Amino acid sequence: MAGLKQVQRQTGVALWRQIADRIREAIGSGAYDETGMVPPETVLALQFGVNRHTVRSALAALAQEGIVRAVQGRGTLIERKERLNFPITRRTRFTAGIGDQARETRALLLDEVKEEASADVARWLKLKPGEEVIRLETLRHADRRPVSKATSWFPAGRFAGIGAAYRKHESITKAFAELGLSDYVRATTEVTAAHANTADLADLELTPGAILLIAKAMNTDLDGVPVQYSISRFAADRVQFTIEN
Amino acid sequence: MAGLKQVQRQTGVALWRQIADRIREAIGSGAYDETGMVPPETVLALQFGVNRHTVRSALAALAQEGIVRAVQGRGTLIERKERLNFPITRRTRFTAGIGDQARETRALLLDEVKEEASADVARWLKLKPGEEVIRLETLRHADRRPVSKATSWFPAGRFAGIGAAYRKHESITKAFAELGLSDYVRATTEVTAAHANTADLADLELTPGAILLIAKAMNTDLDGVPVQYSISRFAADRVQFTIEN
DNA sequence: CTCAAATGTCTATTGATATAGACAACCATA
DNA sequence: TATGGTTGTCTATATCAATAGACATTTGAG
Repeated sequence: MAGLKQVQRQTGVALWRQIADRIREAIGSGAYDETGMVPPETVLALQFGVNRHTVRSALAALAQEGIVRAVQGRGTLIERKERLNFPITRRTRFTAGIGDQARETRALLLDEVKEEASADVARWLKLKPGEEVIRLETLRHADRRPVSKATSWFPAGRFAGIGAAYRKHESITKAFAELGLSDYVRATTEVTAAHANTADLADLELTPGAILLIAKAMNTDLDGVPVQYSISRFAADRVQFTIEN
Repeated sequence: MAGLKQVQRQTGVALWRQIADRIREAIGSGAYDETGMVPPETVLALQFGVNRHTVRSALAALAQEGIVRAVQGRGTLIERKERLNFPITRRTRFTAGIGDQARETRALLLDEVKEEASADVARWLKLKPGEEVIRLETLRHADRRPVSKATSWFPAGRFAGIGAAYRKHESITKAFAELGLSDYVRATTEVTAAHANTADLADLELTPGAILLIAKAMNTDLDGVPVQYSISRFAADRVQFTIEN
């Protein structure tokens, strides 16, 4: 019973995609660690109760993601199965949190815009709607794989030049330091999940139907004054959050 | 630009399902609060760049979920739009956390089993693998809608009878109290996201392709001794987590 | 009452998804 | 080198998903 994986028809989600999701999960949970390979296509087809061609569509999608690699005559090898851990604490920092789990981390600044605070942004940063804020669009990689895409807002008066500082240091913590803020704390984090939209799919190198973990976070200085509000979108199959209380 | 919602073809996820997901999100974020109605089908079709029939399939799915109700001649009314907030803190409790946002909460005990701790369970509860634990399968409702399904493990020696106590009080906190544990704290929470499997779909009354927020949590007594390890699966479109540091 | 706006229903057609079967190509091993 | 097991490719067919158009039905407002 444990090995029986069910898929459903006429649900608006193609069978090959459902099967790809289940195999991806099984790989992540170490189900095939003994062999380092996915079971043969004919076996999977039998397990899922579908045609072999349908399984092949699923495996093709996983190969496209770089998770497996099919070798004619041998089988389908597992290439990757990691899931990064992202701790969320009062002292949450992206680079330090991910850094020890990846050989190389990168942080790219995609865009920097000065704009007026929307109602939502104003509420989080405790500003008046319409006050000026700086918005940064950033993309973070670990070992050359995109991990998260984030939109961050900062009070414009206090943090002029944060875009340049971020581009230079590839770190919010160091950018803050250059602008005279030596320490800050994570005040609030809201976590939700949703399907990825087209822009996120492209930037995070995901396939449609992929899931995102979404974290809305607010950082303050040591006096409790908001310094950053951000919405980060993580590829759900590459990360998990850990909350230590 | 803000009103432009994108959908993709040939991705294994039907357009009507992608559109249903986006409309559900828009409803949840209050986008249609002014009118209490979804825009007309022809308008939605134009916005998403699809045929009106495709939009109708999406709305039919949402109607099936009880989120909207179409009325001929008038429009499509929004029936429900809540997203419960679930705070995760050192003092996280399900009933108290959700209680003030719902008129009625229920907690059902689906199953109670005494078993030997697996490696994973033993590690979290700081037991030796093979020591006896009690496993509870529980289902939680808010206002008659299923919110989460959880599997919990407790050290068997210390908490014999917790199943009966939980069934009586419909609360872990009260069940603990009856067994002599007056207070406990949330030590660790790990959050991930994944697609729902068939069993979860049925119990949580979801449609295939739905997303789950998954929280692995460990509670300890005031001396730091683990008292509960649980894996909770939440319907992602019905809840969000808030982490206050 | 009349009309505009909205949802409901029907038919027809095209492309994507899934099944079915057959066979080729390749690999490891006996 | 022969063989069994595996992935790769091709053809054919049935069903689902999506488009297109037309018209009916219901509602609310003028």
